[in-house]
Amino acid sequence: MTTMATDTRLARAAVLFHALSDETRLEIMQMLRHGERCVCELTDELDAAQSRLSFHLRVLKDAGLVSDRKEGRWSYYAIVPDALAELHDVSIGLQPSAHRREMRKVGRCC
Amino acid sequence: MTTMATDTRLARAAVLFHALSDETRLEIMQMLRHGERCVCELTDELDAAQSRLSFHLRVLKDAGLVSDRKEGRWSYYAIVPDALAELHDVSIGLQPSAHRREMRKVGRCC
DNA sequence: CTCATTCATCAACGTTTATTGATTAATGGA
DNA sequence: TCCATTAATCAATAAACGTTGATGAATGAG
Repeated sequence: MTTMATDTRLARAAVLFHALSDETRLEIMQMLRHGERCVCELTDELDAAQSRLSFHLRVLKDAGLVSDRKEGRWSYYAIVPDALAELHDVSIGLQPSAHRREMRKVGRCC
Repeated sequence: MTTMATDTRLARAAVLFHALSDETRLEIMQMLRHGERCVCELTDELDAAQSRLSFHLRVLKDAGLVSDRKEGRWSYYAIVPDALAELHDVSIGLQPSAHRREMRKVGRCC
């Protein structure tokens, strides 16, 4: 486990979650699960305007969730496995603390 | 595993991710990891305006990530464990397909 | 009853995000 | 060279989001 300031971790988590907080982007991720795809394939299958796809792909790329690769006229996008591992870690980090003593219901608060 | 239409699953995933896409809300979740807290405790520790906290708590609650409980003048919020399990499932659902034959690089696209 | 406390809700505002259509650059076929 | 294809970027617009300060309801102490 890498040590990191809490606010930095939270900021990173927020970026990851934000990138995945849109249905179009989740559809893109679903398509990429089966391997890399070029933009035109995504545009066709998702029946979305090209500039719209381009926008969402950029959000995913900026978050580090996908990578792109140019080949001739085509751009191929693929999932970055490490980013999904990061997402997994971040989700685990939300789990309630295992320490029983911390799970008490505080009787008084304010 | 429960069967569910893909777009319904994606919509639900988007709601969960969206609720967690804000640093303030992630801070709230961190505080709740150690057990339920009343709003005033959150307000104090996060040094945030009360209406601001109330807004974010509502987003988390609407997403089903936290529950609230009234006791006298106080409202106590707590993590909903099932929602975290759901989040975990959703994250797993983003993992690249394990089928090797699907991971081929498609030679032609458009 | 009166008053302070706790918290949700509202209106107003500025910011961010998503969509559309147009433009631009790069590539490669005819 | 000329033209079609692919995809990024831009400008304009509309919608969603987050913050602030004010208001109001519920609760309980004095």
